[in-house]
Amino acid sequence: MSKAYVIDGNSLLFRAFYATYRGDPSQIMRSRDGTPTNAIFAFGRMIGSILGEVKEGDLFFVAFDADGDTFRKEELDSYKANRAPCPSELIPQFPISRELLTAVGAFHYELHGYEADDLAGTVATLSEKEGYEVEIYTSDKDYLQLVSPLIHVNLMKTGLKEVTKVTTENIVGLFGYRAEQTVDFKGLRGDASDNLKGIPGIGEKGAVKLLAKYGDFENIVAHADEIGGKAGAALKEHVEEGRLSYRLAKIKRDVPLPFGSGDLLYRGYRSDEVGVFAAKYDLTTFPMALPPSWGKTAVRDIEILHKTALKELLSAQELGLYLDFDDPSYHLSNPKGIALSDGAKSVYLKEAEITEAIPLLHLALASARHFITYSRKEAHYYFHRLGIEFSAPTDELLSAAYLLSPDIAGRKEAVFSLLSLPYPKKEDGEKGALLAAASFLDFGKVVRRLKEEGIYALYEEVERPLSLILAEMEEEGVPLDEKLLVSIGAEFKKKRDDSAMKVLAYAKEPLNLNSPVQVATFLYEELGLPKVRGKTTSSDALLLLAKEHPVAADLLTYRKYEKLVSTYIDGLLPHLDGKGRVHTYFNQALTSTGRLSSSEPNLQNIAGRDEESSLVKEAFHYEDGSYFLSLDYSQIELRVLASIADCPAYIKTFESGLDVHEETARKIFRVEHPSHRERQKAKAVNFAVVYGSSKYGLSEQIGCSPAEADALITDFYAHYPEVKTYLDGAVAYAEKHGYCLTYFGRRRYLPDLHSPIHWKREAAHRQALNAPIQGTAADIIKKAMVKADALLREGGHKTRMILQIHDELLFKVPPEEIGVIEPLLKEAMETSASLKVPLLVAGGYGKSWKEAKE
DNA sequence: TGAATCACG
DNA sequence: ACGTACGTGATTCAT
Repeated sequence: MSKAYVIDGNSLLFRAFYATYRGDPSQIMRSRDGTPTNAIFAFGRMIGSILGEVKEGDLFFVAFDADGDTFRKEELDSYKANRAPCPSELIPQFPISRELLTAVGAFHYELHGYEADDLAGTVATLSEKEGYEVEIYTSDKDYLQLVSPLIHVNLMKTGLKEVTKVTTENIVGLFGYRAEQTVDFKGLRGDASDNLKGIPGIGEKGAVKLLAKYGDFENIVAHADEIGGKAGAALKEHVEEGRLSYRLAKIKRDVPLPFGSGDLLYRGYRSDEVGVFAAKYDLTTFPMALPPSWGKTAVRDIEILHKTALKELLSAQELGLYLDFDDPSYHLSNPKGIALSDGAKSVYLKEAEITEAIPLLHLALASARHFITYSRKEAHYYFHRLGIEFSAPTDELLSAAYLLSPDIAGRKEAVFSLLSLPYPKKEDGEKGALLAAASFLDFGKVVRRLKEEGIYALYEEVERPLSLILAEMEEEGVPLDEKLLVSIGAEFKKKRDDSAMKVLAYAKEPLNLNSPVQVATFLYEELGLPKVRGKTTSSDALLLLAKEHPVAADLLTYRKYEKLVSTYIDGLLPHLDGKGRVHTYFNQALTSTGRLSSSEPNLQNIAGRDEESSLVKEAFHYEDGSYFLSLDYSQIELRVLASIADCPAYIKTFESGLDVHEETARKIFRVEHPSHRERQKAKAVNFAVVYGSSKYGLSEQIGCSPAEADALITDFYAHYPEVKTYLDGAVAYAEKHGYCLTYFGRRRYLPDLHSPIHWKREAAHRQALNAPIQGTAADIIKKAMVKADALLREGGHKTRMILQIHDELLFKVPPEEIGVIEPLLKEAMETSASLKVPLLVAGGYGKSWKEAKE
């Protein structure tokens, strides 16, 4: 049976307002122009939650009170006269609530002279007559008079979390009277919020008692004599007031309406319209509160076929596959189950059933049929652990969503929301997972969006193949010599403890050197050292303080070894897999620029910049004689900048093979042979340009005056004017379109470019300058990884790609491939993209990661 | 949970 | 008047 959802808009909006209001108007949520949006925020969640229940063929109607007086006011001048005035922060949110409903395709209506309950009562009655099951949402108990076998009233207490569904079965148990006695109850009891007096002296308990005995209001009046006492007297004295309350409490069910049930049919919403609305009021999470707009199937309609039906699925051309993981750490944990669906038939394999299903799964996943899954990397890794080859052509939602909006930052909920797919909520259990799997078959829609936005090539040629490559890199792991690491750690610990002793010798009281607060007190209060930028104890501050007091140097030493020990010795050891390897997670859909990130453990920030720290990299070596090969791009970001800016002078520097920082120094300092210091400064200027930093940032970095820094930047642009033109254009583009682009079309949205908050706007400005550069470099190395993988695969080589560190690729090379493989991989990297400057890759072999970097 | 710090690109 | 770089992750302390 189809349902009609009838919503009391005013009631919801008031609830929404007070649920998010703590009595201080200055603290409420507002859009960037200051419009209060707290009620809208909560209202949107309520509406979204109700829409989650709506199926195809259901009606959806929201009733509002109209401005001006109603027929009730004409009858009783004091009607609602004692009501507190509407809070001024709520008033502007009324029209916005209508906008919201329009954006989500919900029919809403208000009519002069009537209240929301009359419209709701009329629509409920109409729908009931047409055979709909009616669900009313309100917090007003007056509506209980509408309850019937087909009409239910969902009474909300606070928000939507506490909803009581009132039906003919439970109404007496809950309230003590039947639905049709609601109005009689109001006649006796009155309603304080509407300023209806009822019969003074008769309270809730008394009214319920009388109704149980005499049935209705008039019959109670007729028996006033036998009731006696105060109540009987009050009944006689105030009968007309009671009758008035009765009349006014009665909801009209025959308001003339200019629309019919056909107009109320809910047809879903358009994501773009919702997006425009959300952007207009800075309600960024609102789209996520909505159910999928296209979904015709609801969780309750999903039928779970027995696992033997898996065979039937094998004939399908396309299968949606969802691994029901609770724990995102898929290296160690197993999914609760596997959901497979061909759109019509769906099978959920519980964890315990998976083992016996392996032969069939093997058949399914090794075949040429097409799969669509959430994360191919996750799936590939898991199936490999089960001994199942997962080589079928596979699309994945994660990287598609990431390309559409990198802001999803790998959050599952955000991925589903962005693609308007039903998020498999925990409470929906197996059915939720299956609905998700079934919804994956709508991937064509995602492809269309990718194509519309010009990022399909990145998906098809870069991110999709990369997910598989990353799975294999994670699985392969990186060798780490536990014994060696521990012995290196022992040395670090000695040095750490020595320096700790030295520091503490200067202190009167014992202190925790890991506590910046205690260290600051010690340095700035106890020792009275000159304060640097407030009371920071960061290493650059300590470096300055080294002139003042020997403790600064000892503290720096302590910090260095403490870092090495805690993060790279003790922090790394627990990640060993028992076979001498560590397996990182490469997060493919996390950064806002398109880079990868690495975690648990992070192998992209292994120490190594100085001799001592690089000992950690010595512990990364193979036991079987294989070598590390490290290949890294030289100055990739500056080359990207030169190329996308199409700057002849800059390009020429790279073509000539000169040192770019030295060349910049030559230009901005006008010397033939720049000093080391001048080269250092020029290097900082090059980076300042890439980071979009101001003269203040640069002056801090190189320790000069802002004026000098400004002169250096100006000089830089004088020599490379196209860079300036390009950067200005990039920001203008981002301001106009709301996003910036890499050379290959990867987007980054920057709504803060229009923020009224100055520092946010400035930060977004710098991001607009940097993201295309960092992002293009990320695109290039990703392309290189795809190319290198194909090369290794097709050539039947045993060399394996094991790590990516932004501009560096690390390989495991067996001895017999030494010498052969390096030029091939180097060439693959250098030709993975063709820019206006040549890409240069350098690197070498070593027995350990350390040696390969030397 | 957030801030401070520091490791990497 | 304003302004102190882009992108990450891990550890530790403190609330």
